[in-house]
Amino acid sequence: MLKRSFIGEIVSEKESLKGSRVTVCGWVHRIRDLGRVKFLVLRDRTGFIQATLKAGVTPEEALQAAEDLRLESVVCVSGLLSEAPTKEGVEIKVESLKVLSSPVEPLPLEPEGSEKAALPVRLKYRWLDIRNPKVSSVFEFEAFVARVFREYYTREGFVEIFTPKIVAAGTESGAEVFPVLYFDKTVYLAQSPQFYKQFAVIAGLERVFEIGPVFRAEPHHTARHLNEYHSLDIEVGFIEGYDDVMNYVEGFFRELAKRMEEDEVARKAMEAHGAEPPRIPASGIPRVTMREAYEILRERFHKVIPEGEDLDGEAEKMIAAYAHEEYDSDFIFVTEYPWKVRPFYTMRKSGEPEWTYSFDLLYRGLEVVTGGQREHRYNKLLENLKSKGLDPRSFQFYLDFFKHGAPPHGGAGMGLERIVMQSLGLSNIREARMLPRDTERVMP
RNA sequence: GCCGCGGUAGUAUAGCCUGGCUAGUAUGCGGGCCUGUCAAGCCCGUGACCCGGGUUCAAAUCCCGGCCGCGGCGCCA
Repeated sequence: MLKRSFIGEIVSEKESLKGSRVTVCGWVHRIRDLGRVKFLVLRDRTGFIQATLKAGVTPEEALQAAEDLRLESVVCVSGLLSEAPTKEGVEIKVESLKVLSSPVEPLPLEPEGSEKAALPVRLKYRWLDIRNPKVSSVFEFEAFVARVFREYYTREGFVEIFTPKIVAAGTESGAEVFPVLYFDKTVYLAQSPQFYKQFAVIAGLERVFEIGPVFRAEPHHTARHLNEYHSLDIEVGFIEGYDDVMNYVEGFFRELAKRMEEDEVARKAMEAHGAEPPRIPASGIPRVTMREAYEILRERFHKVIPEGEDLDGEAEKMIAAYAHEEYDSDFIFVTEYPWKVRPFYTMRKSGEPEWTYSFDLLYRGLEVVTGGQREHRYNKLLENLKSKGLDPRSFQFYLDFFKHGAPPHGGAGMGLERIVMQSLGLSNIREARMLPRDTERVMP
């Protein structure tokens, strides 16, 4: 490794480092050339620092090297850290400057202010876009969310699992999957770890979680869908009801909100995006049943959704507004979805089989989590399949899991990119993905 | 899949409605001046109307088709 210090560390320890020799490596962010004196602003992942060169003071070799610099050249600079009237309060008086590489053509996109460019341009030249600290902070934040997820569920006694992404059958009826040529067979990219996280619970791991990619072959054209995204999945056995699952989901979001207040990386990202940690009332995230939601929509918003139908996007925003106004909450659970709109493995409500033990969680008006209790009784599962008009033979491998003792269980799937999007107030989910895959885009 | 909106230098935009352009501005890029800048400044230069057809004396501008992009619905996280 090159001997260098992160700029952020130098700046935060500037008092003790003043007068000593430091080396930093990074990109040339700005060049301010006044003729006999030149100021370079260098950037690495951790921050900015000014490097100063003066004719007659700086060694000739370094002055020569600086002649060829352009924006986004990659350099290493050594010199004395000195007090200066810069934003950081210090600058490096250059003693040596080494150019590691320079752009071979004009920049198609300037990192500074790249977020003002059109999204397709940003995605085409994503390596330049992400050099913009505001943009890279999105991915540092994403890593933070995944870390909190992993730490929270690990602490709650969940085991991290790694399920196959190459599968023989889709998970849910009607959902589109990508076919893949697997030797001489056609198989599919997993559109959910659903079956395998249940497998792990039934296999005796009891409480499991997974962070992994899922693939959806839906040709949607919206600002909140990707054809490849990351699912934060949990599945837990020996539950008494789907409330237990919601409690685990709520626990995670409480932890996330709390750590967004404390964590340095998260705070930096939120500051860059003008975002605030989500509000969760002390009494808990409000929970309304679907039938209560219909009533709220009718009475407060004069919007009628027929009994047994799903909420549309507008209705979700209205329910979110209700949660905000009534409970000062950025989240709300909608529960007991109609059987009609839920997949076959969902447990139907006892005595009211047209409704289910399931829920969605809305975060600032967008669905970010779906979950519920699963049907663990073999015979009921068969009935469910038939009720959906599905052929049990196509799901026999899955049904077999339930033949030899399956505890009552449930779980949830959360969209990582959507959580990032809603937390930072991004306007397009593609911004929450380093290299998004959508209906047209598979490069870079 | 259906529907709607949009394509002007590398990037971001003005002009389009109401046809008259030698297509303006900022930034980048190339060159020059400048010893304390911090979005440095100043001067010179460079570079664009998505493609095809139509209307017209005249099309960036109006019409039609194509291509590309965007996002609303549906579906979902």
